Amino acid sequence: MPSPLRVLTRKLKEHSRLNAEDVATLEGLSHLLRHLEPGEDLIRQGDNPRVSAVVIKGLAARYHLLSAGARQYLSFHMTGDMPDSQSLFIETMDHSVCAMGAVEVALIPHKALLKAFERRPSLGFAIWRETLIDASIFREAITNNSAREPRARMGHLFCELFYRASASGLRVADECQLPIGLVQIGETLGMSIATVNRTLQQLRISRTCSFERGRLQIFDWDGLVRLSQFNPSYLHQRKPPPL
Amino acid sequence: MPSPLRVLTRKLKEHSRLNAEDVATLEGLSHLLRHLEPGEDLIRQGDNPRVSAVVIKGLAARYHLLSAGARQYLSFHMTGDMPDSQSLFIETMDHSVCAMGAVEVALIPHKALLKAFERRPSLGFAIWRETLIDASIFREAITNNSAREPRARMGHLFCELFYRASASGLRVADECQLPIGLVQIGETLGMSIATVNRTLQQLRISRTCSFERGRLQIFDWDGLVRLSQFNPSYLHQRKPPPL
DNA sequence: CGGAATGTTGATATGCCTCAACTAAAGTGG
DNA sequence: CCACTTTAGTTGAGGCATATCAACATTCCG
Repeated sequence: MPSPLRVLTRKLKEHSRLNAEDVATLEGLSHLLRHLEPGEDLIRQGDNPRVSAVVIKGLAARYHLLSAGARQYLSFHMTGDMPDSQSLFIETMDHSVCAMGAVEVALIPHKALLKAFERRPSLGFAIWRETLIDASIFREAITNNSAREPRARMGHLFCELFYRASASGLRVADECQLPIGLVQIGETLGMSIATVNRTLQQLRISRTCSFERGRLQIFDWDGLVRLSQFNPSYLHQRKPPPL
Repeated sequence: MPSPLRVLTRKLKEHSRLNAEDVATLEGLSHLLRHLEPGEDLIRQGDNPRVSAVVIKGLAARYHLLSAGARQYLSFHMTGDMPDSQSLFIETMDHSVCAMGAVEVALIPHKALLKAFERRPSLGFAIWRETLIDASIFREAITNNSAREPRARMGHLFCELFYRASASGLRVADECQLPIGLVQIGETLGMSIATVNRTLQQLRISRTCSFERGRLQIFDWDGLVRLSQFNPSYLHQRKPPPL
């Protein structure tokens, strides 16, 4: 019976080299499985968690709370991602993490992780690298939301999610599931729902991709990449997934 | 004769506890001093550096290159910051780092840093924490540029820079030096120069702060904080600087 | 089947970008 | 040190794009 943490091994191997001992240590980590309902919070801004989560299944998201209950979504996390690895070294959460659809996570006590780093420093470095790639994704989001027009901005988001889903084996042919709505897309890209809707239509008309009822479908990857100025190098994968 | 790396010790102590041995190891790191002219690049997108820099003096910035030579500035870095610590674990730079004004940096070989982490894991954790705070600042920039209107957006940038300058002892009374121009502010906040100029005037008229010829002056900190929805908790300082 | 949530569409207004002309400041060389 | 050049900042006019609002359609869920 393989550990559910195997997904983390796979994820870390996207950018880091792990030897057999690293893998054994990683997958031997004590953990607790937890199920989250759609919309449920895993952690909230202000919390001081003693565990870190690995997404086993489903889509999680980080977000800032704005006045009036609005949100700014910051990033999305799929199988193998650690949406709150930062809590290992930063006591207080400066943002929240929620489940977009139904989500399964494995909760690993910080103590166990830190002890593992002691035994296998290379494991710590791999997770450090993972957090650095997170940061790289945040930087790209700054540029995306600040410097690109709506169509390219949305296209870029779709490129990133499709690319990452592919790398994580979550793509089926030319589509992947993204259990999010127009409101969430708007709160990710900083646009109104109306504009999200109209931009979605532009993308569909341009025959590059379509997003409907939580299903992202890519018709013309190269065209979408071009139109979005998507350059996957910021994801720092050792080898790109087949697309 | 104290090591120029003392500024890094001070910086890390803002969020981490270092004992005498940590400090000794840190300040004993081999390094090279380098001077940068205004506008000069320290590293470029695509580089594979073997050293990481500590800002000793001046203001550095990270940026993405956009088509047509335009830039998206991602963050600013002052005394004690490590604007490219990520290169320790990520081979290829996904963004560039440049000097805004004249800048002095200390370049530390990655090898030396990694060896230091081996001897004093707590040092590695402190720098890891530093990179996590970087990420937190990036997240805040996403929210700032995506969800706040121009006046609050600019106010927030000024709050952050003033707060961080204060923490680093770079503030003189109610002002600090920021060797940047309107173009750069626009390329940071995602607004046109015209809007930058007019927003600057709004802030001046509201008697909260003024920015002229590289000099940021704060008239009404509490007012500026309110108007910008600035909450410094994302900077994760152990104790806030006096303001 | 009914109600709530989500998505769609059109009309309107405003706020930002663009462009262009101008002013002020800073840097340079005689 | 002053005249000149270059760069940076300022202001106004105009148009376009996106936010806002409101009405409506569709899908989801109990």
